[in-house]
This record gives sequence, structure tokens and C-alpha cells, in this order.
Amino acid sequence: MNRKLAAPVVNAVVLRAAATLDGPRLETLLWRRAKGPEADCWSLPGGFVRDGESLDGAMRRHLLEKVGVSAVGHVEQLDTTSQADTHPELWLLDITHLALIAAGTEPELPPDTSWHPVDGLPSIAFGHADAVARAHDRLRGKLSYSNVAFALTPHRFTVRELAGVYEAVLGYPVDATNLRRVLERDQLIEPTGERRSTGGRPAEEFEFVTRELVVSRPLAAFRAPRGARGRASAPSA
Amino acid sequence: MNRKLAAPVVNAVVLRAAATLDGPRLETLLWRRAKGPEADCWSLPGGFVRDGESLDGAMRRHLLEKVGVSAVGHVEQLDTTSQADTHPELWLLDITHLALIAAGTEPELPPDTSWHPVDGLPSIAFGHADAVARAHDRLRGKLSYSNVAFALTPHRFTVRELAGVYEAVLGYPVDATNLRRVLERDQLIEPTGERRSTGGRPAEEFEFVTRELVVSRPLAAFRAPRGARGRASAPSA
DNA sequence: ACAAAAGTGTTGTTACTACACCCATGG
DNA sequence: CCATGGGTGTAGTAACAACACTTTTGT
Repeated sequence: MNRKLAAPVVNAVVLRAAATLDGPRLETLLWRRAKGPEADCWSLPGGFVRDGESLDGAMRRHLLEKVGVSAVGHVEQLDTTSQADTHPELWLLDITHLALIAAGTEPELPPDTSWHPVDGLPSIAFGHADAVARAHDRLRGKLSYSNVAFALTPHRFTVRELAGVYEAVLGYPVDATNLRRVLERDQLIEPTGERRSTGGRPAEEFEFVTRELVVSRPLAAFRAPRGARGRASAPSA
Repeated sequence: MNRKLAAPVVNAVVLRAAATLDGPRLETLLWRRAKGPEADCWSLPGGFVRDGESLDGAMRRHLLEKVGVSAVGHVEQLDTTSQADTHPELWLLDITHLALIAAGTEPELPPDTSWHPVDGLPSIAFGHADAVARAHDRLRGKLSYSNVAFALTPHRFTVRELAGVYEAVLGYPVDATNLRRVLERDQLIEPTGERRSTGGRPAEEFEFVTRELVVSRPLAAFRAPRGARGRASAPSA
């Protein structure tokens, strides 16, 4: 079988919810190549897949070099693109991921990487800009029907902190009261029994019941008639 | 750069809504290899990506060989998997797609392919069985917040026919009355002005306003407060 | 005229939003 | 005991589900 072959590359839109002076915001990790054809261009962190390595494994290996092991809470594939043209000799196959980092972890970043707010990326992040947008959309959707937020929070948090995470992703204020009601009713979060001082009345401390992706609610339109509730309907990704 | 390289392969979960005696059902197109290591195994249709070919282009090329040009209404990526182990010498990279075929088109199938109901696949469809399940989930979700159904219907249809498509995917009865109200309000479908005889009162003929994917509704939970309705929030895939 | 199937109107329900009010702690 | 924030209760609302009722055709 004599055919041209491709080098698989994994990269990720790494997202975290950061608290800033004017409210929470979503940030992504970008990497600036020191040398090479795309020097001085911000791009998504990632790198080659080794022979025999799984895609997920390769992705996590590259992320560990950037942000450290405990930080990566959730990884999923977004999209694969073929880049036959960028390098004349090399057929690159980019498998782009979405990776979520818990708020509060402040990893030692290598000097060539840094966080950037998702609204207001450096102008240079070329073809990768729309990957960030797609990742953001995907995350926004998943917040509404799953427990993905577990990957953006520390293990224990107050409802207000959690609402901050939602606000960072959604871009608008979220009522902590209602958020708690919904997530608790869907059994995604539960109180730990501990409390935490916050300057006023101490807040209850919550945690996610499971720290793996759980799809909690069927999508709204055209739900099954009573008595025919089969498997939960939800997008797989 | 001396490293082992991979051969990119595209394949697709091809879905269509078929009308049967006991109601509409969802079917997928499977291919049985005549010879080779997986002979007598059903698997997803697909094949190698040529040098310089786009992934989407390669996918459509392979689909055309199976079902013909006009039939393929929508194609999107599902997942990429690395299969370093199946062939000892060959590193395969499977880019799996979801492809939708309009109901009513009855393409000339090559002798080695045939349609199979999604519930009740031939037991042999090995690693590909869960790809079908994921595709089904994805489609089910998209039905609820977009106009994907355009890719499963003929260009013109009655509301009842459309409801049948929804039933095939969702697996439970859908009230045609309410379906029409919702889709018309969201401006996904509109009447053509034509009517069609069906044995009783003639039905209005409808068509989709656009035959490209349109995300019509934000996901339900935690929607933006009044006055802060930014871009529609929706999963990108 | 009657059966069959489409379209209209209406009522009930669900589930979320918005917000007022009450509670617990620190200074 | 007051300021600060957390927690509880509740009324309002949007959107859908269910279904009865009306309309339009074929036979």
C-alpha cells in the first residue's frame, strides 16, 4: 500500500473560569512558538501523537507539560482537520479537543504559554480563533443539560462560586438561588455538610455527586409522552 | 522528522428515516466486506482519504459511491479514533461521521451494502455499534434545537410526514399539531402554498426555509435575563 | 352523507424566572 | 445591633402537551 501518510497532531482549547475585578470570565490557554514558521503566533497548545499512543493519552500528555496533572478535569474531542497545505512535505491531521481546568488551580505555566480572555483574544490566533468559539459554544450547551461544570470548579464550592463559573461561561448573571434548586433537584450537586465563612452568613459547601460527565436532562422540545420515557435523549457531544 | 505516520480513513454512520408497516423507524447503512481480514463483518461505509483531499470531501466521495449524489443532505464529524493495533503494519486513523439521507430517495445500493434498523443491528457490527448509538444520540439532540430534519425529509412534505421522521428518530409518537406550531413559529418550515391529497382532507405542503443547519433555540436552563440576550447559546455539535 | 385525515382552539401542566423576605454570622 | 451575604418561599410567566372540535376532501 504505497500512499502518502499523515502525522496526527492533538491540540486543545483549554478553558477555565477566572474571577476578575469586573466579574468572572472565561479564559483560554495559548502558546506562542519561539521559532519556526509560525513564530510569534499564538496558537493552541498541543503536539504530535506518538506511535501507538491513544489520542486521548497524547492529549493529556501534552496538557500535563503545560498545566500539570491534577488540573485537567475533562477532555473531549471537538473536531479533526486536515492541513495538507501548511507544510509542503508534511500532511498534518489536527485533532482538536476541548479541555477544562478547575478554577483555583494556578498551575506553573511554561514561559511560552499564558491565559487570555475568550472575548478579546490576541488578534494573531489565526485559524484557531474559531476553534475557541466552537469550544465555547459546546461548553455553553453542555452546561445546560449536564454536570460539566464539575471540571471547572474545585472539588468543594459554594453555590455562589458555582454561579460565578456559570456566569463566566454564559456571559450573563445567573441567579444562585435558582441554580442551586435545579442542580440539586437533578442530583448533580449535594451539600457536604461543611460551611464556609464569606463575610456574611456562612455558605453551605457543595460538591458534585459524580466528577464524570453525566447528562442530566433531556432536551426540552418534543419530549416523550407519559409512559414512553425511554433512554434520556441528549447529544453525545 | 523520522516518525511513524498514519493513514486517515473516513467512515460514516449513514442514517435515514424509513416508513414501515409498524410505523417509522431509523435505519443505518452497513457494508459487508467480501474479503480481507474482516470478511463477513458488517461495518460502516467509508475508505481512505486521498493525499490533498479534505476530510469532508473524502467522506462525500465515498458516500457517493454508495448512495449517489443528491441523497446526502448533511454530514458532520462525530469522532476520531486511532487504531494502531488492528493492522500490525498500518496506523489507521478513523474519522467517523454522521451522514443523513433524505427519506424517499431509494438509491441503487451496491450489492455489498444494505439498510439495517438501528434497533436490532446485525450482531456482528463490532466496534462500530457504539458509533451508531452515538450518532443516534447526537441526531436526537439536534432535532430538538435545530432544523436538522431538513436532511431527513424530501424537499417538500406534509406535517404528518415530518412528524413521522421525528418519530423514527425519537422512538415515540409526536403530535403533528404541536410539531407544526413549534417549527413554524421558529421559522424553520413554511407552507409552499401547494396541497396534497392523502385520503382525507388534503394536507398543506411544507418545506424547510433553509436547507443548511440552523440552530433555532437556545437551551432551556439558565437562559439570559431579559435585556442581555446575546448570541444564541447552543452546542456546536 | 359519511369516513378519513388535516387544521384550529383551548385548557392544563411543567418548569423555570424574578424577587421579596427571612436567617446567620462578623464586626 | 447593623451590615453583609446566604437561604427560603412564592407569585408570575413562557412554552409545551393533550385533546376536543372544526374543516375539507374522497367515495
